[in-house]
Amino acid sequence: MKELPKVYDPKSVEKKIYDMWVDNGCFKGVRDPEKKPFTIVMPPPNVTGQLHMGHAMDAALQDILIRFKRMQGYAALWLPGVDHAGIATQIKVEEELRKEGLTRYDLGREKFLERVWDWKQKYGDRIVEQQKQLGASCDWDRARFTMDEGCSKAVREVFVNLYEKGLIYKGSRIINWCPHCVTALSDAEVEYQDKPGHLWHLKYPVVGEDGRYVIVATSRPETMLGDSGVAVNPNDERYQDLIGKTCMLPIMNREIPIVADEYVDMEFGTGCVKMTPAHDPNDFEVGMRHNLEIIRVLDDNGKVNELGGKYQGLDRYEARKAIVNELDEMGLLEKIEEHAHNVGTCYRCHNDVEPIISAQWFVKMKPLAEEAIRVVKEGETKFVPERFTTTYLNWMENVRDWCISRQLWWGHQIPAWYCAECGHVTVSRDDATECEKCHSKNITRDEDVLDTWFSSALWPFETLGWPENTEDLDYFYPTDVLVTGYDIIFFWVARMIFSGCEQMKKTPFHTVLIHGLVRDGKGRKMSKSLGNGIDPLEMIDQFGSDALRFNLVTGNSPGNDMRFYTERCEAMRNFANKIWNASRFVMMNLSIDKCELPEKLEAEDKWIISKFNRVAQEVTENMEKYELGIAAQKVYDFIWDAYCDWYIELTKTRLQGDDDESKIGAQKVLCWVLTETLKLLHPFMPFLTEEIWQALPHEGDFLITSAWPVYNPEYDFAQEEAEMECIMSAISAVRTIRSEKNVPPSKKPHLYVETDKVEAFESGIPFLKKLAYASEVTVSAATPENAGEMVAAITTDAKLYMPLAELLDVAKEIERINKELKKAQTDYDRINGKLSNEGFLAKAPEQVVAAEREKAAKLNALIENLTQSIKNLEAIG
RNA sequence: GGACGAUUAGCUCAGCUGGUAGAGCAUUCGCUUGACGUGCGAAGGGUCACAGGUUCGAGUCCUGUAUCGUCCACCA
Repeated sequence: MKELPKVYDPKSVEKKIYDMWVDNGCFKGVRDPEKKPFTIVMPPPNVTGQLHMGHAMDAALQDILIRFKRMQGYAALWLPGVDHAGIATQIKVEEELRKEGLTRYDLGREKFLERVWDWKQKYGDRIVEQQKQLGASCDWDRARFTMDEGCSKAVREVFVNLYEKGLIYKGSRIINWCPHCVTALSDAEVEYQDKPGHLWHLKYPVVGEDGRYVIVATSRPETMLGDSGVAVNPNDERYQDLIGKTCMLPIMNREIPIVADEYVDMEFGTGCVKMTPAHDPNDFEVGMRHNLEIIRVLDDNGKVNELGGKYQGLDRYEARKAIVNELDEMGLLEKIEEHAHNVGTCYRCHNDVEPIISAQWFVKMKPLAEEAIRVVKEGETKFVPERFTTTYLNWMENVRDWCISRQLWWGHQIPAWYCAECGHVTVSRDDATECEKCHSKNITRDEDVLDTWFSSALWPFETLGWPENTEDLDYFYPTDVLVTGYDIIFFWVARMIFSGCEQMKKTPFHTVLIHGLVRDGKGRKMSKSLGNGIDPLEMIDQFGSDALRFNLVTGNSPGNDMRFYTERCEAMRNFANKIWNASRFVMMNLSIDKCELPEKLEAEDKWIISKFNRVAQEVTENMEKYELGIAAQKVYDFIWDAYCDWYIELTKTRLQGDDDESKIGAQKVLCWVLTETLKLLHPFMPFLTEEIWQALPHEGDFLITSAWPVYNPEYDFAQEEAEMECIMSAISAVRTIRSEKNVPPSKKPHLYVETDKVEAFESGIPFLKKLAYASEVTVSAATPENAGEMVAAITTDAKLYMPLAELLDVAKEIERINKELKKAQTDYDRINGKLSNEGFLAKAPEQVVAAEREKAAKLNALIENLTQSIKNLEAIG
């Protein structure tokens, strides 16, 4: 048998194993009419840099699911890819350029895009390399990029399609504008932060009433340059007489109307509101109702433009100071209040966002949202955990039109051409060469690109070949599970759902598995600026990919944030090593070349097999519920507690003994249980398990493609299991006593039991034999004479005398089993109650009723077993 | 303003459909010649945030309160 090193060394294994899988096409998603498909599309990481811990978790969860399904016999496809990440990438490349003293304008659009493509090449490859180190079993041949030819075609198709349906339009609206990135942002791309600020109360003289002013409050005084009105509430008695009058806008000396609108809150401030329709969404609405002039006074860089009079050219914050000063000098500054303000900031650069009127492209959301709401309400797409359904529905039900144009260069350029002759807008699937209305050649293409999420929204079907009608699309769509963090439910998940519903007429996935964020040890978000990020690759380097993966999926519940502790990684590395050494032990003792169960099973064999059988079922159930953490924990406990700490110990004397049948039997069971357990563990720790599996006798080529263990009723040995538990508690009792009496472990305590009881034991349960197996004690009968002295006396040569009852703690054991019995009985009664309930029988689906019947039968059997155990114990006690 | 989550051992967190509290790390004690010291055996440590309610029985279900956190909306 192969010699394995004493300590598991992930580095020498992982690369080798991964290449083996790739070389043998183990990750390939192959259309097979005999099999059911199982598809996961990977949330494409941004090309902006390298993967962080969040990506590692995301990838681990998906890989676990896909490996599980692959082993269950599905045609599993995990489709990877990378996102071009519009703003984010463009900013990165511009930063790079700045170091060379250049801006994108110096290069021009074409040259600049070449630079970005270079960047994409470099970082895209790096990301793939990192994912491979994590063990991601993606079908790399199908890897996609959101700006590759196919995706571009899909984007173009959807844009034109929606435009033709009237669901995409161009219009002037107040949008969120980032003066730093110099582009429009969608609502979702704005992050609000509470910042301390001020409320300036300004006095506008009322025209024709000398000495009378309206006092308006504002947090952005610089916008007053663009004011075109003042509004009061129509029910506000204080200002009834002002309605219809005008006031004089200071500095600009513009006469502006005072209008009445319900929008104004009488309670807040003075009850008078200055109206700047070009720079505030609410003012815009009011302005529309009252035909107020729209005067945009800030340019794209956040500076005052030519309509700002003498302040032209000043930055918005400089202008603010200057304007406040001037108003103060004019005696028109009533007061300044402290006021905490909720300021919108750009999610990329975190500069304050400026609401600005601008002509942009929008997706009309209401009609699209309807179906997206329906599929979730009717459960065609389910969120796990369920609570995110509310988050989703809330957003979707209140969704506003989606601003999709961005003033960037990196992205899908909008397929719209403007005619210089007739002004017609041509929107076309192919690049237009003439105006479709007047056929003029004098057309120019819209400079803007689409929001990066526009292409991400099509990800589940564009990656499968849409808009072509491919076989892949037919076979693998809709996909099954989408795994992602809650932070992009709005950005991405919601948009994929309505896009899938609209273009494919089918929701893109039946389950959305939401996970939390990975935070640092103090609960802070990992970020570059804080420098508290932990690099997954460093963890892999130190502890191995398997350990990192196991760490990331255990110890937290779905949808909740987790704190990352290096110590936990270490603990998982130790677990990997434990398995490694247990396997080493098994292999050292192996003289068989086929892994199968023996005919004759000892009590402990049945115990471990029966336990394994149940664990396999529990693991499967939890995997199917997406409770991956619980599933992993169960495998962990089984391996460490049951297999290593008990079963291996119990087989040691058999393996070294002379009884060949028993010896081979032990080998076979050790080997079989280990092999099957490796399967359960494989999705979580793919490298380690495959490496060991390859070294064990096996059928088939790879663990990764072996068959997932299924529950087998033949392996259900409830009776033996219960007996074995009894023996184990006795062994524990010996250990405790030995420890209390300070018996050196080199000495094997000699255990004397009362003569008449020895027989009872041997005939009842093979208790003594097992104790001897476990090398715990030597057992012999005591003479009736010294039986009385046996109470916990100990001699110098480490002979242990103890009464039987204490050893087994019969009373305690009976109590324990009684409790279990009681619980089983209650459960049994409850289920029986259900089963005699006519309503339940009539209404519940057949499978549920059958499942309940099965449960009842099992419980009944368990009750019988437990009753028998108690009888046995009572005979002894 | 609305919604959601958290509150359990010194720390980080599990705990499914209600049945005498669990893990990892940390602490203390005891164990080394054969799978593993990246190990083994033990021990200490918790009125499960608080107050009510349902129940034979509540960490678990219901109501309310407090503290922390997140998201959404937003009044100039």
